[in-house]
Amino acid sequence: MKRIAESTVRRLSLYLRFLEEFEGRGIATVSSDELAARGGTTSAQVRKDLSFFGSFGKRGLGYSVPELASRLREILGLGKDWRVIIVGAGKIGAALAQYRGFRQRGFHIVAVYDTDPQKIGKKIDGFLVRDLAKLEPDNRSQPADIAVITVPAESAQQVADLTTRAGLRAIMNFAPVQLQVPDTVALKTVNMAMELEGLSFALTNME
Amino acid sequence: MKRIAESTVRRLSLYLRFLEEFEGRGIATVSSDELAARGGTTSAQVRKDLSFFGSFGKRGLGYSVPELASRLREILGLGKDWRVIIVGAGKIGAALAQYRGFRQRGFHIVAVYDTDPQKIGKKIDGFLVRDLAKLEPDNRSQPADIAVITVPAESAQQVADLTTRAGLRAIMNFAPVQLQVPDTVALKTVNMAMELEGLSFALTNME
DNA sequence: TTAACCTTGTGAATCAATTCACAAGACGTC
DNA sequence: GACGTCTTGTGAATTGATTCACAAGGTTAA
Repeated sequence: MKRIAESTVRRLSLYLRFLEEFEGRGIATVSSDELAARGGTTSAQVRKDLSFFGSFGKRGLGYSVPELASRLREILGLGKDWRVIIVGAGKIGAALAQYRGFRQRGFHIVAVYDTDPQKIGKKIDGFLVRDLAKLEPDNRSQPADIAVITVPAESAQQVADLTTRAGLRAIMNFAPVQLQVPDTVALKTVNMAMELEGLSFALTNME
Repeated sequence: MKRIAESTVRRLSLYLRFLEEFEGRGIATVSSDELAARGGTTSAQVRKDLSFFGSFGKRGLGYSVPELASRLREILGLGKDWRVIIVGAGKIGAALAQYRGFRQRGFHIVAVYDTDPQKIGKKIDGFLVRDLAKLEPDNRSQPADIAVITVPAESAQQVADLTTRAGLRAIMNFAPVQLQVPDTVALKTVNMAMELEGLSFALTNME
């Protein structure tokens, strides 16, 4: 398959959210124009994005809402039950552990890890905090797919190395560092500092 | 000034982080090549990014670390003390309220708001939770610049309208919705669901 | 002062993403 | 079943971002 741009995937995800809203409201069909208006893009963009994966619409009519939603779920791999671990039982880790958005989309948190002996053995939001040293054996018996890293910047690379070695194939990184991972591991970084500086730049350079 | 691409601003922010690390280690000069290697890009990209704002290097030698760092801080508008409010005193709001990265870069949290009577008047991480209804008058007397929105998806747009009306000029949105704001307001959205779906897509489409 | 060596800054070339524009279908109506 | 109206799917054109490639300047050492 042709390489798909990251921006395309983000938009598919956005379209899916709108479709689910329409589904809830019982709307049966939708045009690329309506989807575009909702997502702040153009109808041509919507059609081009979808065209990478097939043709799902009916000329003159638009797209069937439930059908397109189901196709997008399939494309995005949301049929499966992804197994997620959280490494770092601090405030952000705890906030994520109770975030409903995970489960809603088939992302199941199967364990929370930390290295702090004060935290290991305690429960946060119903999750027992486990010793990070146990990650590798744990993952051998009960393999997880995605690691969410919420440790301080200094230890994030070590943790990434560890989860990679343990066989996890994706990382969602909240530490403000650029992680190095082999290209067999999918990586997304959410860097608050960078976003804030983007706002700061915009504020300073707005007329 | 020519419009600067968002990707350029993100990279500047990244370069600054590396420069600060070098500054800490007492390294005096750095070449575009070294900066590029660190940031996973190319030296031409680094030089092009900087060239939008001036020429800061010395041919044959590279860039002075402290000088370039200071120029980048200026470009990104990090000299000023930005005033930040957090709207939504839930788990994510609380996690952000105590996040050290804010203050470190000159972002000062000046207030936390919520609408829940259970929360109003209580303290979280040393911040008194105030009634959102008071935002507009508050902001008239003590204007803030940036609103961090951590309320549920359903009320995020209302809150964005409110902060805009109250005169705040930037929004950092953690609610999983696409906000509509006038283009006098700078907006960044961090959408966990979208990032997760990006990983899910990558995992399903990796050979 | 000269020569050998670096590294910047930047037009030109390439590569990638978005938008345009229109033929091809599908539906509804008379 | 022919006509008018929609809206898709997609090559072609355009716009935007990245990479190439090299002249121009600066540094170091003899």
